[in-house]
Amino acid sequence: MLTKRKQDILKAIVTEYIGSAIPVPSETIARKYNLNVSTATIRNEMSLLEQEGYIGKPHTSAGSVPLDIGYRYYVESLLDVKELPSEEQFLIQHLFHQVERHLDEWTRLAAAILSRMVRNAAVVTMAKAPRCRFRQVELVSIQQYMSLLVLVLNEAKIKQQFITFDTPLTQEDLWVVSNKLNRACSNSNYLEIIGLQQELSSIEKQVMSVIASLMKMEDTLEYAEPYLSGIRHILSQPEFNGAERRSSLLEVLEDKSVVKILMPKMGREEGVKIIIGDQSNEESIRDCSIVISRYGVPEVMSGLLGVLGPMRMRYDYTVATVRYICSLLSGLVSELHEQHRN
Amino acid sequence: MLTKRKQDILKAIVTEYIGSAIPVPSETIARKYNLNVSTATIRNEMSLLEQEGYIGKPHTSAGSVPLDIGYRYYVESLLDVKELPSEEQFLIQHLFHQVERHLDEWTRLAAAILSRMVRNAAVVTMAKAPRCRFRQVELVSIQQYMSLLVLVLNEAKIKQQFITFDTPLTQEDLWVVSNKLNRACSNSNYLEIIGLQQELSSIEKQVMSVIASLMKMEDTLEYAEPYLSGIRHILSQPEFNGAERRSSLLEVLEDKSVVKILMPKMGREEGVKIIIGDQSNEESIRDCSIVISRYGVPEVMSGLLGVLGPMRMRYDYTVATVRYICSLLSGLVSELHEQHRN
DNA sequence: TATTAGCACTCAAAGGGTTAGAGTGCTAAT
DNA sequence: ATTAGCACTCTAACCCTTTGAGTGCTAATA
Repeated sequence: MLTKRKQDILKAIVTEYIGSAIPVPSETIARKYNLNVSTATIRNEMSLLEQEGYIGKPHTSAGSVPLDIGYRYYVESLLDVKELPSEEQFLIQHLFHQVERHLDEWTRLAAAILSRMVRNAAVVTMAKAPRCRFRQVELVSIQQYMSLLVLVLNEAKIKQQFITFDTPLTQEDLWVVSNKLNRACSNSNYLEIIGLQQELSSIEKQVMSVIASLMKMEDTLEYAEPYLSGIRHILSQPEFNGAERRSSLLEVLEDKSVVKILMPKMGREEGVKIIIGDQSNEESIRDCSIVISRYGVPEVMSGLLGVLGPMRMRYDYTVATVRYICSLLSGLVSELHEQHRN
Repeated sequence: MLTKRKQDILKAIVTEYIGSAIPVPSETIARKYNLNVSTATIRNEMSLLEQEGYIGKPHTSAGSVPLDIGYRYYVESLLDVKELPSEEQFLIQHLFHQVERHLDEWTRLAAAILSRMVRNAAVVTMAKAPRCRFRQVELVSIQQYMSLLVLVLNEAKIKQQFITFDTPLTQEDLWVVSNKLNRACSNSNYLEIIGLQQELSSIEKQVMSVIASLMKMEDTLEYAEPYLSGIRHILSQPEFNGAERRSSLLEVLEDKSVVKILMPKMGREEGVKIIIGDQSNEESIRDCSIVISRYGVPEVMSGLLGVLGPMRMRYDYTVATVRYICSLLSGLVSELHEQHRN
């Protein structure tokens, strides 16, 4: 536990460095933050903070920069997050009201808004139920022996797949099959569908097994398609001027494996989580931080919403924004969910 | 028209510069390309080429770099494109056989493969028919007054939309409606659907107008969702070390407006087109070139396939790769199309 | 014991001057 | 028309100096 004054100084250093990206001298702290002590005292405290590993210096005669531990202490103990200003809240709400009432659109929009607001990269995965339920199936005749299966799951999620049959089937035949299955499978999960005790033709069995396997696949996915936005912001940060830094970061970002890195870190807990620097155990985002939160209806339908930026990031504003968009999305998802169960 | 020797020298300069990114001195040309003339002669020719605007020099005592006009002459008259080596062809084919038989997957994969092979950014738009046709519709009851409309168009394209009704409708009611519409609209385009002379209930009319508007919207789109891949490659090129260059390029790339820039340039012609430098009239890709081609079945189902890279790009290999993947995709699309018409 | 003024010391960054050599451009010879 | 030869140019690299921001230490002070 740091003394009040050390905390103040650490906070000042982090705040200043986040704003300016240049090492913070004792003089600046004395001038801008009314600690009522001299620069010498501040320097003494700074050298202690340095010994304890909170801050560091690029070279002997330079100001201080926060280290991982310093940032961590800052976000855990020193950060006070205000609510997002209501004009911004309204602006965001307005944007959400302008798009289709659809998970897909919401997710995409959330990523776009989030990245633009916090001026960093944003990732949002589509909300997903841990166990999907059958809604309806449709079979579209393509050729005699082939048809397209369109499967509608709960929350308006749609899957498609081609099926090849052993016997020629007309569209009329297919309607009979889909009618029967629609009645039989209504609102079931994939286990219930597999376990279904019902008199079925071989065609019907085939279709049903395709349905079950699609649903199982959907359930198996840890997370749904992530949307990524705002790569340009993070790359324009001064810390990514080096070419190697940049390309290793881009590699992780572009194939969206950020999500793979993040997922294991995120349990099912609520609330905003902040991952700083090498806590992520991933070389390529060594000097990045992540502000991430789960949104949606717990245990029913949820996704991830996160920001990736340099450690030197406006945590207060970022957390406020993530928190707000998270609650907004949760509201929308829960509305959607309410509608979809009957 | 340039003399043979000037052509040889221009070609040598372009080839060398593409390979090394450093201005090409006369000595290198004399050494590596057997022109059987002295460096002095080459210098004379170079100064002529410079006067004519084909090449330029960063400063007086430096070697030469190709200018836009030089590149253009190179790709138009000097480029000999070999077919892609058959091992690479097989590799690509193999990759395509591993994914779902689906436009969406193919498009995504094409972008990924293309960008990886040519080590530059690749854009592929999903193939799209200029006029879509109705295949089948499905109505899924969500609530008493609301249902989800799932519309299947030709080539297995799926659209979805919520509809709110004035009267409460059960799933049974909806089945009746969709059955009727499926028979009525079968294989029609949106104009035919609008013009349909048939006794319809008000509910049916409402659903039908939603269908027609979805189809019209689909037709109106100039191009379908583009997939973009390989931003990392283009950004790791030395010409994008400057921060402003980078961010202006990223801005264009990230919101996929590259496609908006490209589309007007691409008519309906066949074959690979190369757009060099400011031919694109777009500041942010001033020193980029684009190798682009239309794929699919002309007039029936087509999309774009292109590479964006620095002007200093392996045009021969890039053109060969674009050409090959283009033909492969065209084959797949045409197969799909054959299957889907009955 | 905590604070502070004062000052020597350090070091990066900026500036200036020099040098090396890569490459051209010109001239005169072939 | 070609080429050898050479003077000229300009960058990149190196080194040296200067500057001043900022620290770290010491000794005085409260």
